[in-house]
Amino acid sequence: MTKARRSLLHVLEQASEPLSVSALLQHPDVSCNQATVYRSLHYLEQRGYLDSFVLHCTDHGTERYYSCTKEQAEHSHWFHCTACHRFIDLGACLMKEDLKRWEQQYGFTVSDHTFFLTGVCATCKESTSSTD
Amino acid sequence: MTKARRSLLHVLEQASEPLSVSALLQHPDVSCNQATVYRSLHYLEQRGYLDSFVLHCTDHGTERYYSCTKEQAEHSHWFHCTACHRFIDLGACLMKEDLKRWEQQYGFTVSDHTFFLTGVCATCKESTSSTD
DNA sequence: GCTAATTTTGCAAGTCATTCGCATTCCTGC
DNA sequence: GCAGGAATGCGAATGACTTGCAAAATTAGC
Repeated sequence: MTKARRSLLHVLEQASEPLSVSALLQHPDVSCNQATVYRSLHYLEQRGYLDSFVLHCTDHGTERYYSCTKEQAEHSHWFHCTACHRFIDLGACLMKEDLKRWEQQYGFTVSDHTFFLTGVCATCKESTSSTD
Repeated sequence: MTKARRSLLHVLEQASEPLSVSALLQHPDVSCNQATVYRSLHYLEQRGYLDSFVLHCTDHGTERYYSCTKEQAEHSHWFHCTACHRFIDLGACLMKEDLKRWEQQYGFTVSDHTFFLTGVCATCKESTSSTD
């Protein structure tokens, strides 16, 4: 594990939400080149240390977001607030059964699934209604 | 409804699966400029005629895929085969209840959700196992 | 510890989807 | 037929991401 990879993994372990490459590049503990960030993230994801998904948001455009996989290779799904751009963890994925059902029904094998919500979080709803 | 928008809507109505901008540009019935395609798709999506999602696939990169919304504003979810790149319709979205539950639990308001599966379809699994 | 081989990194240029500015064309109402 | 606003085409720009290549770092062998 090289210095660049270790620093990225560490930052993502400490993070409470998925981070984009641009967020990682701005982080003080990440001091490597952007090409290295991309390469390291690929490396770490392939090794099962990280999870990622592509999210499009009007303000930030289309970006890939990375988060650490928890111990048991469990992954979370997320709600993304389009106002404050924070993520809310919806908890571990509960789709195992549904995926199995679909696999049986259609005969395909699911290697990956993407699921997330977007909208406005409770805090932003309040501040919008009071300041507008 | 202009000629460009009508042709795009028509092609997507006839399509059995979501189409990317590059697929639409290659379609014989779509004869307008790519900037017009992007602008028209935005227009049609905003008016509720279309649904879209961003999917990343190793072979085709990251692209936005568009499909027509059915009559009752029902939308489908899809399985994407990473071998033949076809989509399989998983049927109408059944997540209304789940979304409501999450909204109550976390206090946010969901304006959109993204869900799709990727993997290898039955046909591609067969042809792979027999020709490898 | 020292050198050769392998891997990783930085830099700069390239790719690809998507967007934007602007001039031209189309459409609608008069 | 004509004026005015909307839509389109064209080409350049943007931004996320990738790649080639040489330098730096890590590893292996002695």
